[in-house]
Amino acid sequence: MSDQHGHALKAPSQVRRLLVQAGLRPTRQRLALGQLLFGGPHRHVTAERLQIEAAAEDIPVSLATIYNTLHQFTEAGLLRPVPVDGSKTYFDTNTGPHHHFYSERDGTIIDVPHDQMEVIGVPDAPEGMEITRIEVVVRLREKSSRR
Amino acid sequence: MSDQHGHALKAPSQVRRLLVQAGLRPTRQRLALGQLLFGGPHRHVTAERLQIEAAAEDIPVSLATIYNTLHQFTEAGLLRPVPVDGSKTYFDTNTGPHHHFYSERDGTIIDVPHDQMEVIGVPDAPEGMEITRIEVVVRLREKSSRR
DNA sequence: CTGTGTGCAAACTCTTTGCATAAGT
DNA sequence: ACTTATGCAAAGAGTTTGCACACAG
Repeated sequence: MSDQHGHALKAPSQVRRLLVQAGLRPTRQRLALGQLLFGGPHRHVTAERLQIEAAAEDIPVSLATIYNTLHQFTEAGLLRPVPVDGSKTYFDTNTGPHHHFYSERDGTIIDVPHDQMEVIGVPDAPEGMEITRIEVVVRLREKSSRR
Repeated sequence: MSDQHGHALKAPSQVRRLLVQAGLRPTRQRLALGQLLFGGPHRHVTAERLQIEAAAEDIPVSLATIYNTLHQFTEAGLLRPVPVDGSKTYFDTNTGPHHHFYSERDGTIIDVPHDQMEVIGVPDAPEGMEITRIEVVVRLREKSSRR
C-alpha cells in the first residue's frame, strides 16, 4: 500500500490518519514530528536533527519524546533504522526495499532504488534462521585529486 | 599482502613482525591482543569481549588500552570496523573483500566469502566521490516462531 | 474524568581523554 | 635515559528510564 520507494509526501490530514491507524494518539508532538518526517520526500534523520527542526517550527519537543516517537514509528513500520556507521542512529522514512550510498566524509545517506542494484548469490540462511532483509551500503569518500 | 579471505593464523613471531611493520612497539599488551586477534581463524570482536579473553590469558589489559589498540590496528589496516547494528563496535580481522550474516537474535556475525555473493548494478559514485567499498549485511532472525 | 503522552533529570552504556606511572629500545 | 604505552578514573556522547504533570478522548 502507498508508495514504497517514491516520496513520502503527506498532507497534515494524512499524517494524522497514519498515526491513528498505527494506534498512536495524534498529539501535538507526534503530529509535528510526523509532518517533518513524512511531509516531504523520503529522508534520513537522527534524533538530534529532528529536535532541531521541530524547535525551528516552534514545537519544542524533548529528546526523550523524540526517541520515544522514533521508536514508536519504527515499531509501527513507518520508519526503519539504517545501520551505516558510527554511534548515531539514523532513521529512514523509506521502509521499502532499497539500498544506500553513505558518504564517509559528511555522514550523508543517499537512497539507491532497489531495482537499480541487486545482490545475487545470497547463501541460504543457517538452520532455524531466516533472512529479514539484505542491507547494502556503498561507502563513498572524496576522490583523490591525482592520478 | 598475505591471505585476504583465508585464515589469519599467525604464530607469535609473525604477530610481532606485524606490529613492528606497522610501526607499533611490540608491547606485552599489543602482542597478547594481536595473538588473540590474529592467532587463529578470522573473527569479529568487540572491545569488551577482547578484554575478557585477555584477562583469561592472565594478561589483564585496561579498556582504554583495548580501544587504543583496536584503533591503532585499524589504522594499520590489520582490522576493519563492521557497521552491523547497534551501539557496539565490531572489529573484523578479515580486511579483505567479503560480506556478513548478522543474527539479530544474538548479535553474531558470520563471514560470507566475497565470491559467493555479489552486488550487481552498482550506480556510479556522485561527482567528485569514489567508492571505498560495498558492504552487504544479510540480517537474520529466528525462523517464524509466530506471525 | 481516565489513561496515555510528555518533559525533565538522572541513569546507563559505550567510548574517549588527561595525566601520572610503567615499560620498551 | 629517552620515548612511547598503559592504567586509572573522570569526562563525553548518545540513548534510556522513572516519575510527576499535562493533555487527548
